Amino acid sequence: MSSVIITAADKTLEKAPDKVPEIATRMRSQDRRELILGAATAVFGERGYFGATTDAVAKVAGVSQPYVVRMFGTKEALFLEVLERALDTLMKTFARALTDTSPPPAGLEDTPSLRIGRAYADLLVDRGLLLSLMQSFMLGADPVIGPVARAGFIRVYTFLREEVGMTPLEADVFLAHGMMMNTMVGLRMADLYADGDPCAIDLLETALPGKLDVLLDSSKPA
Amino acid sequence: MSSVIITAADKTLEKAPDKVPEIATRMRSQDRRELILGAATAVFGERGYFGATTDAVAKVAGVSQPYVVRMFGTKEALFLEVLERALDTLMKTFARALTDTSPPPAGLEDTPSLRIGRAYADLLVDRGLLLSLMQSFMLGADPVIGPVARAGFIRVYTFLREEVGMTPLEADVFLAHGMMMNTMVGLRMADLYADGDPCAIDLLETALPGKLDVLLDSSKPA
DNA sequence: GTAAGAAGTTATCGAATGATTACAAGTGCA
DNA sequence: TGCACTTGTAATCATTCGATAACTTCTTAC
Repeated sequence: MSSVIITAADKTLEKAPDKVPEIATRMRSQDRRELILGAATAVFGERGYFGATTDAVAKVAGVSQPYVVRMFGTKEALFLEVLERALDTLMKTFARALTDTSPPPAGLEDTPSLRIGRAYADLLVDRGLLLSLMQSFMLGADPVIGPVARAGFIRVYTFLREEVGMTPLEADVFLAHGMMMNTMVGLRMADLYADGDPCAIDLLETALPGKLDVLLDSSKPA
Repeated sequence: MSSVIITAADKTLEKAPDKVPEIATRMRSQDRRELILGAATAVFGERGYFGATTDAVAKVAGVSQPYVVRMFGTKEALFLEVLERALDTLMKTFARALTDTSPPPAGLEDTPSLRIGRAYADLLVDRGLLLSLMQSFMLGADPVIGPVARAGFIRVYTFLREEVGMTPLEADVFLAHGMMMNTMVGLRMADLYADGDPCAIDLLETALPGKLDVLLDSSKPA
């Protein structure tokens, strides 16, 4: 069954008639768009911009390849939209962590920097999100993606400086640890952790304190 | 003139007869190999594994595309050799910095960690070297490149722990700042620095203290 | 109910790219 | 000098991939 549409014949296979037809219904293009963007985030994060194919995105999203291209125009436009969405999510997560009035996890300090740091680590649950951004950071030489990637990084830095109130050095240290986390995820270092590699264990436990469970969980389904 | 060999006709165009024929001579394959590996390091660093083409490598090296492929077998084998070479250079640079008995630059402290840190920053002069490694770190999901990339990272970590004597936390901080530097280079953040962007200036001056001149120089010819 | 539009697909094209083959030209040694 | 070996290229092939076109099917407003 290559089609996303459940035909009448399929319906009889699935269930008795007159049963939850919403799976047989077409999606609104807006919903399908979100679905494809999610799939694209995962694929771009895993293989990078050039390594990702529109066909792989389509397969993950469960649609045909031409549909992906037609909806976004070009692969490049799709990637740019993925980046924009990822950055928006990142910034929203940071902003929420700053203004969140709930108490910090038991026994942990509660400074703005620490709240933001925990928020960043929370984004690891969506593996593709941070990795897609990181992949764009490696394409600074690209005439189209490069400027967007730089602007995105600057946007995060500016937030840390002006909204969180970090000094340049504090922001540098924060971002450096973020890049380190991204690298650990990009390397699939959790694979070696699962194998019991002592170096990998040291690395991950130091680089991702308290967030290892999240990373290990998200590495399983891959 | 697409050929690397200066033909008789070219020679007459270039110079009077009987003039420095060594530019017209063939290279030993070993030398040509080094030339291609250098070109490949630059191209892979700039575009990543999938974005790089054997043809681009060939053009930079000044040879034909089939020659590149035949000499290394496959693009993948070429990339793996680039990674191995880059890591060897990295480790050799670290080892030399550790055992080097020359005094540190005027007014700077001289601890093993600081020496290694300066050595890492020195590697920025070859922009492709660190970027090729970084590109591999983003391909941890690749069945062939992934394990090699993880092993390479572990090798650096082990060196820091066992040879330099760093604690896990010290190694983590060191590597985090290394990833930050790599990111700044990958983003071509120096372009914004040259434009006078105040954020870029802050970022680079904090992330690459004292090494900005190197980065700005190496960004010009690109 | 039916016509218009939205949602999606199949088929296919052209360009790019890694790889292969066959061939040409320089180099060195007897 | 000539002959084997090395160094290198031009031509070309098979795939892959992004993109386009044309068509089908569902939905919905009247």
